[in-house]
Amino acid sequence: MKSSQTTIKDIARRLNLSVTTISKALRGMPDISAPTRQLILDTAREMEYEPNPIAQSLVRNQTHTIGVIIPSFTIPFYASAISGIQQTASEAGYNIMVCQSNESYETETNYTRVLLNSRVDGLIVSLARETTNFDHFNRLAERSLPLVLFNRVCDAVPASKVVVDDFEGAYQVVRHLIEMGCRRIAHIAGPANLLLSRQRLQGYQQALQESGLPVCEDFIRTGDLTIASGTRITEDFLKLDTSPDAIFAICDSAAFGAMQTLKSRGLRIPDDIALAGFTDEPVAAIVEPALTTVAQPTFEIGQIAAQLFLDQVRGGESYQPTTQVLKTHLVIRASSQKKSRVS
Amino acid sequence: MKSSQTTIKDIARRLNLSVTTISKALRGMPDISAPTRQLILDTAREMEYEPNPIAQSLVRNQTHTIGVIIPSFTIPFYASAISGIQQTASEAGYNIMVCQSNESYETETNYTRVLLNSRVDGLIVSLARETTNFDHFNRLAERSLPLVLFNRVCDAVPASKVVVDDFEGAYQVVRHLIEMGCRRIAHIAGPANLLLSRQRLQGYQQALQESGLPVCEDFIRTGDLTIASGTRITEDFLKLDTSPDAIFAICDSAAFGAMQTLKSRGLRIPDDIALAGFTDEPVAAIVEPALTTVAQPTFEIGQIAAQLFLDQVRGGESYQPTTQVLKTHLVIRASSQKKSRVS
DNA sequence: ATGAAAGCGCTAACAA
DNA sequence: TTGTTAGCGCTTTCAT
Repeated sequence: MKSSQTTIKDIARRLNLSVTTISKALRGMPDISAPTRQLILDTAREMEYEPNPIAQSLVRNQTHTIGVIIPSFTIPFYASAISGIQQTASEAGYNIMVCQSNESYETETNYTRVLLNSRVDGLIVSLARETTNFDHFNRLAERSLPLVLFNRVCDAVPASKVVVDDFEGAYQVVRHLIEMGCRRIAHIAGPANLLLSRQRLQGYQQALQESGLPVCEDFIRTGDLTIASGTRITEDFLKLDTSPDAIFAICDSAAFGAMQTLKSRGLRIPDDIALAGFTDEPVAAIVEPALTTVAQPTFEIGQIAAQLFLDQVRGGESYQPTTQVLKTHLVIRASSQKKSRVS
Repeated sequence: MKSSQTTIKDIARRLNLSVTTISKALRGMPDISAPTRQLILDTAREMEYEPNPIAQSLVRNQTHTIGVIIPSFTIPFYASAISGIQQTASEAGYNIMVCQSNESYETETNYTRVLLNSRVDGLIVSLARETTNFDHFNRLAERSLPLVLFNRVCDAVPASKVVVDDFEGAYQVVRHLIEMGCRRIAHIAGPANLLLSRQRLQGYQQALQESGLPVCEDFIRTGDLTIASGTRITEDFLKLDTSPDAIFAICDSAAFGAMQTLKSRGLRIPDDIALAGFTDEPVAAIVEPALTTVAQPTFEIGQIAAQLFLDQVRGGESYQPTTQVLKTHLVIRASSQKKSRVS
């Protein structure tokens, strides 16, 4: 005996009214008399009626569900960003369905398909590291489905975007390293297909140039944002004839990798070599020495991404994609504060 | 001009067949002739037909969606567990909808309602820290909806459960501390409503008793699993007349808090005071000194939780809840290896 | 082997 | 103000 949920029909039968009347009353349409409406509302509550969103989805052709694709749940940045997305979405009556691409292009396209088949109302996405083809997203635009990119975005897709000012963030932290007396600053870069990699690289270069420091190719190596790439590239740096006196890593993970290598070589941070990252993951404050880094408003990035999504839903065809650029702020910790300079 | 998706009806019209025939052929029912079936399959592919799961849900009364409620996305344990859940669910054709309770009872009940209203096929849950009333979950059983609890479980709910052997894990790590020469081992405990808190506490007590060490009430303080509670409780420990020579924290977060306090007091870890946690978060290997801890198979826990869910779906009414207890393993790092004892 | 008809729970034109 | 009818896309008896 399956105790199925109360439906609009049950209420209609009980009250000897038509389902239409019930439906209208429940949704507060104006053409139902006050007493009838009250009666229906009371009865619905008494019978513990809950509308079936599946049926509503079928007729309205929208699910109130947002598909979200992120590279990985285990990157703290995304954990926080999802929280922000969910909060804003939830307040607007939307559910989210989150999938992780595991940095794989194939998995990303696959989940794009799965989510669309599940009839989500649109997508909020942060690109996989290896994604360089964007056809699967362009197809969204063709169907005029909302799409918002955040953090890992690219130029090739016409969609609303949420990013931080990567250029400025990188510029500031490298300026800081220079002010601390560093003159040979190396950079662990990220995959060139990601806009943020290029912009952080440019901020780094700009800061060097403005201070009259040379931009040396040997001091720039491209990694894949992982701890492992941080350790590997740092080893390379240390093999150079003149090794760097500071390293600016594209992200905190790479910086942690660098930190491991430096420590294992017996180098003192920051006295022998200073270190800085990007994002300000919670761990950055805990490692030793605590990591100087560029803080991003991770939760807020998620909230804004969701908000842009909702705007797009409401704007309909006339909606014009926008790009929101948020500010970062420099967090100076022990890994960059050379004792020799402390006055 | 809305370019709506191809439907079964479109195929029927094109082929001059009934929708019934299309539906049957598409689902591989046996009563369709081979040539017709092939024709339908080919046409469907050509027209890029994708079944509408909303319509299927409506008629089948199941959504192939699992609701997941976790305390927080930003706890690394859950990030990894979700990955496991998603992988297994995904392979079985299920989507997941993940919500975070933020450790709040109210948010947890709220999302339970939201997910049920969204007609998920059941729930996979890890309890909020403050949850002590379980009516919202018992209601699931009444509707005979599948429910799986993991990690943060309780006795009061009749459901399948996935946990690790918390008693044994705690027992082993405390034994290890004793072997390292510690004699005054304190414990930062967790909320008593969580089974895992009680079991880790018991493992701790058992290890002490077996070694003939006293179980001292002053050395046991209950926190809330946070870094902050770790710092606070450690400060309390240090105020005691005889302060501990080791601290076993209920989780890594609490251990990190303890580490901060100890360092700020100038105490050397492990020589002045040894430290151990539970879970083996990625950070545990990075902090200094690296944290001795009890590793949990986080990803696998998620996989098994999803598997139990699927079993329950397939088992139907006759399904009997089971509890899977996974093994932990001790990870010994610098925070517990007293130099004085290294031979 | 194929199809007609009813129905899942709801909304929306259009009547009455 | 209330009700009738049709339909969203699909599955499922039950005929033919």
